[in-house]
Amino acid sequence: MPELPEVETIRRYLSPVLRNRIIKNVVIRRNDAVGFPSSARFRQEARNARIYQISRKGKYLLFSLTSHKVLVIHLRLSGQLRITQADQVPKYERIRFILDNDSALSFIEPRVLGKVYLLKDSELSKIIPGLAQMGLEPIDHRFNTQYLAEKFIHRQAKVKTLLLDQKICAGVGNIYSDEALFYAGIMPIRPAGSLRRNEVKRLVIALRHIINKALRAMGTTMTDGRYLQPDGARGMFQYQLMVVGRESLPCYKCGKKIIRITISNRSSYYCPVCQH
DNA sequence: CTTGTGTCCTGTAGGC
DNA sequence: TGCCTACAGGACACAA
Repeated sequence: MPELPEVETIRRYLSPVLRNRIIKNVVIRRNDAVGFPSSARFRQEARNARIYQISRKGKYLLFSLTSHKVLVIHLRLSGQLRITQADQVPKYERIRFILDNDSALSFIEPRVLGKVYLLKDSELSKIIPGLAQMGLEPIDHRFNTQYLAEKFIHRQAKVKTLLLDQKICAGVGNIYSDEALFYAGIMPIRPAGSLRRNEVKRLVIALRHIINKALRAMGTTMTDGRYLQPDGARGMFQYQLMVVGRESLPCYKCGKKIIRITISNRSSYYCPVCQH
């Protein structure tokens, strides 16, 4: 699924395209793609609302509607958003927002893990607790050594696990955590609390650096093409990945083989020489 | 509170 | 071709 750079790229694409568009109708092809409220109420309440702003918090997209409600979309592992013309219905389309200009916003989600929600502001944190508890994003200027060191102190969990924790590093996922750890020269399995202050500092710089580079590259589209921009264009950061997806291939820095291990059921890639 | 594990759901790639 | 397994960018519930 998209991480911060992918979701932000999607937001930047959609923002001018959807601003002031009216949702004329909603076609719900899978009821379980609606997280809240019921699909019938979702459809009814989204109809005729105008989109006036699109923002992002971590990996959540937030569409502010004129009806004093927020349309929240989370793409999870395989969700996509596409702008489509009236006669185009993409495969795995779960929800279709028909707009007032003969185009549609298509929510595509093969695995049906990603969800859409329609909420009042006051309901946001209750229905989606992850939004309320969200930590700082690495591109936030308050995300500094002090912040991360405080989160890591006395923690035995692997540093990689804590990088994936949205309460700590909002927007970071499996790809950029590995890339940042490589850039910082830190082993993913290190207990987070064992990092010296200088290492935490390197990690803060690395996270910021990697995420900004990925943003400039419009995100990472792996060979499976699961992440695409709303017009179908691919991201470009896959060509700059240093460790992710490179098991047994030579490290670009030292030439030793990249290792893949499993950390909390997720693939993790690292260089056994460059990372300590 | 912390940590590790399993689960949600479906599709695809690769081995045999 | 068919069958089987492993894997997939996330988040959360649950048990210890």
